[in-house]
Amino acid sequence: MPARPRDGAATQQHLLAAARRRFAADGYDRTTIRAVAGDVGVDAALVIRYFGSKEGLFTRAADLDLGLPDLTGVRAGDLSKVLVGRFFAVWEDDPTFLALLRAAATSDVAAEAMRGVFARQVGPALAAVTDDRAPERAALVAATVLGFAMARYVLRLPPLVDMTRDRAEAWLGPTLRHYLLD
Amino acid sequence: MPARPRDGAATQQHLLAAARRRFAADGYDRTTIRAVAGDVGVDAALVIRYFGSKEGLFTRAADLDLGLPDLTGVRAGDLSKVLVGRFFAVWEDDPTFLALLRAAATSDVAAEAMRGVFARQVGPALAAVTDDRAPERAALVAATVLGFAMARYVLRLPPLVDMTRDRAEAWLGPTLRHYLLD
DNA sequence: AGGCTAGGTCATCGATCGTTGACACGGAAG
DNA sequence: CTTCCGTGTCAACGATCGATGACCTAGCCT
Repeated sequence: MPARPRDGAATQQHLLAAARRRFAADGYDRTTIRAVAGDVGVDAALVIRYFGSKEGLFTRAADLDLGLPDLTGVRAGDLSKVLVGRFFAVWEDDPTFLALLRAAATSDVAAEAMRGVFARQVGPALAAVTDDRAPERAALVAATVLGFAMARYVLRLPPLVDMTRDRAEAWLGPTLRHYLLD
Repeated sequence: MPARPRDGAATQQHLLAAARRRFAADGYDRTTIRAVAGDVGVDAALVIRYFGSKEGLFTRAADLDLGLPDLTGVRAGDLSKVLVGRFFAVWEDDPTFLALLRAAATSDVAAEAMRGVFARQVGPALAAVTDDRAPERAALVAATVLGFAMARYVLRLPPLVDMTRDRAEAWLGPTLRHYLLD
């Protein structure tokens, strides 16, 4: 065996990546520390050593960044294109958000983490393009995005699983504009 | 103690009601057969006797009816009122659907049950008011409803938790009409 | 009255999981 | 070469849970 070098920092990153995949695929409860450790080829006790507990591992693994750009000055017609583009980047290229969503369904700490993302990232970013009633508008946008993600990636409703990005943007665009601007 | 009469059928109904509450509040994994049995004041072994297994209990408890009316002939302007009305009836007066949603996030059998509800109830009901692309339109409506429920009852985003039914209908109405008719 | 059936209990098994503490190893510093 | 600390392993504990099978009991039928 290649006897992977003993690099603690790298091992922690591998553990976090494996944890994100497991939490995304199986949810919080069904994800076991032993399985995450096994994916990396390491003992479960090491995970506890590095992250303190299963909840600590989840908290670190679920720390995410939506990467929302500054929306000031973006034309109304381009808003949905930008938002839907971010949507697919966040949901299809990285298992973190799916992990958070699955966990939030049953875990209160995960739900709180979600509220934090909403309060610190979605709310402020959208407040730049909509003056009054910004929190309500942002929450409706969040509900739209969460519903689409839930139906497409978790429930896997066939019509949404098969939908292309362009078509999704064509459908969601007017809805998002309605919530943000009407 | 009053020594509750020995009525098997009634006990099963009490167990199903308790199971729906537990599954809705705690999700599938965190709900224990012992807790459900305890809520009814009965031994856990009896639950297995009646429902075979935890999964059997869930399947019976998650058997639900949206009660969607026949929508043929409903005027376009009244569509959202009817749909949003059913939404609150289903989500706030009965824990069944919330239980199913929470469970569907991590359990595949629950997700399959959700797809069944969509295919047998939502799809056909909405097909009555929209001719072409009916499955796609119905799926978008389902995503809208699921997102709103997820954000309001599971994530508890404050702006949506505080929203009145009338205001919800005012926001969701145009979106639902867009998905169904545009 | 007596027995039979359905309703319900009890003790327990086997498996899994998070977590812990003691121990082993490997490599850079002195 | 030895020391030492960070890296990783190992065995095990304590708790929980789903499920099983033997057993008890209340109440109706004859």
